[in-house]
Order: sequence, then structure tokens, then C-alpha cells
Amino acid sequence: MPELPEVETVRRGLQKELPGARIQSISILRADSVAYPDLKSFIGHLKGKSFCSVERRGKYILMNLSDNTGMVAHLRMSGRLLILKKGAREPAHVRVRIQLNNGQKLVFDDTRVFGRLWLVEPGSSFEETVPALSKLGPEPTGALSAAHLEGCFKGKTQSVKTALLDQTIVAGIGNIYADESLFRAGIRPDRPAGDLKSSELKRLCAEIEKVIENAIALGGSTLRDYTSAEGVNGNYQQEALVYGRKGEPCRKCKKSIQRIKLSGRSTHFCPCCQR
DNA sequence: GGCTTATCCTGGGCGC
DNA sequence: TGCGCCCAGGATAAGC
Repeated sequence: MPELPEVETVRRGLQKELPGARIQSISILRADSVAYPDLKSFIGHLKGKSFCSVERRGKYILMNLSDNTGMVAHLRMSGRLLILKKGAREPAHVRVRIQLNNGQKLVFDDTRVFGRLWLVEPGSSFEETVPALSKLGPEPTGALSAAHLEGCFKGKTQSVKTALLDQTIVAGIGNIYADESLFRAGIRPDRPAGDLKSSELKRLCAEIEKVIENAIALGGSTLRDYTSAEGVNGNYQQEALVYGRKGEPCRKCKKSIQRIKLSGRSTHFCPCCQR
């Protein structure tokens, strides 16, 4: 499931291939995959436009196109944005196919159909098109501080794991990297967020940044449904210390990794190393 | 207001 | 082998 490092890896792949490419035609194979506007307008506005640059905010991919047009993608659980060379075989669950003038295709493949695309109409902004963008918290690399976490967590009784998944507190953290960051910071995921001490928040903040940067460097994770824009798997899964390791020995203390549910999400932790 | 739960959706894994 | 059930999870709405 794509989180920030996976989305960033996809963005870098798209940024290498897309700028300069012009959209010749668009096929929408699944109407649900287009969040805004209607299908006719989506196709009508994009046809003939050229890609300028590809940016990212949290887990959103922001594509700038010519004539002040844009496109936003959120991959959710199983979405993939792939560049396919001429004649390359398409994956099994293509929802939107964009034919480019250079012979390549940009395809939005999404098994579980949770992913969404938005068109940014001329004169509008990414934030106006996708209001959730303006509510996102700081990026976990560089912009995040312990003071920000302290302010957001103050008085919160919900678990720190659940709070970390809140995109208005930190943008881009998902289930995998929340578990990994909390393990490395030595903090139990079910502790109330508001109970964490300043020293723990500093440690957590530092570990979030390290985990995310390391995952980006390794090309993201390959847990389940993710591949980069070129269809290449990431390497982060070998680095995971707790996620997906229920019942296996902790790499630090050898005690068994436990799995619990917090707000309906699978949560992995070591009861010995995390307090 | 704060928090939890349900919902969306489909493929894979598992038990029978 | 085939069937049915459960599980995974990001964002959002609904409910407590």
C-alpha cells in the first residue's frame, strides 16, 4: 500500500518520463476512478495538453500540465501509475489509460478501485480541486518538529499510532511507517498521544524522519501492491523491524512481535522494546 | 468536539 | 478442486 516513500518513488519515475509528453487520447475503463469532474470534461480538458512537471504533497501526486491545467492522483491502497513503452503488456486492472504522443502510455492501474484522479481546471488550483490538500500537516522530512507533534497531541486520548495516521497532523505516514517509527522510538503504539513526554516526541520525530528518508532511498516498500512508475519493486520490506512480522522474534530482544488492532488498523509492536 | 466504527472494493489466503 | 469466508487498508461519513 503506497505511503509517502512509495509515492515519492513513483513521482520521481514520472518526472523522468512525462515532461514534454503530450496527451493524444484518454480511455476511462472505470468511471469510479475519476473523482472530479465528470468523465466528458475530464477527457475534454486533458486531451492535447502536455505534461510540464510532477510534484508530490503527502500521498498525493500533483501533475502540472500546459495551459494551467493539472491532474492529481491518489493511489490509496492498490493504485499504480505506470509508464508503459510501446507494445508493453498492460497490467490486469487498468482503470484509466492515457496515450502519449511519444508512443508511451500512462496507465492508472488499481486493483481495489480506491484510488482516484482529479482534473485541475484552468484557473483553479490543486487545493481548490482537492480541499484535503490544504488540510495536510507538514511533510515528515525536514518540516516536522517535536513542538508541532506536542501541539497536535496535547490533550489527545486516542492512541499515538492512530494520531500518526491522521494526515492533518503529519502528511504521508501510513500503517507501515507508523509502526516502524514507533518501534525505533521505543514507544508503544497504544499509548494515548497526549501522554507522551517531550523527550519521547523528539525521539519519535527523529525516527519518523530517518525511517521515511531511508525508505525513499530504498525505493519504497514492496509489501503487497506497490511498484514504481517503471514497474520496479522497492527494497524497504527487508528493512521492516515489526510490520508484517507477527509472531516472529524481535530483531533487538528476540521476544515475539505482537499484533493488535487500533482504530481498525493492524498494529505491530514489540512489548519488550516499546514502553 | 473527540473518538471509533462502518463503508468502499477486490484478490489472496485459508478452512472445509 | 471448488466454494465461501475473512482480511488487508486510506479517506471519509456516520454514529456514539
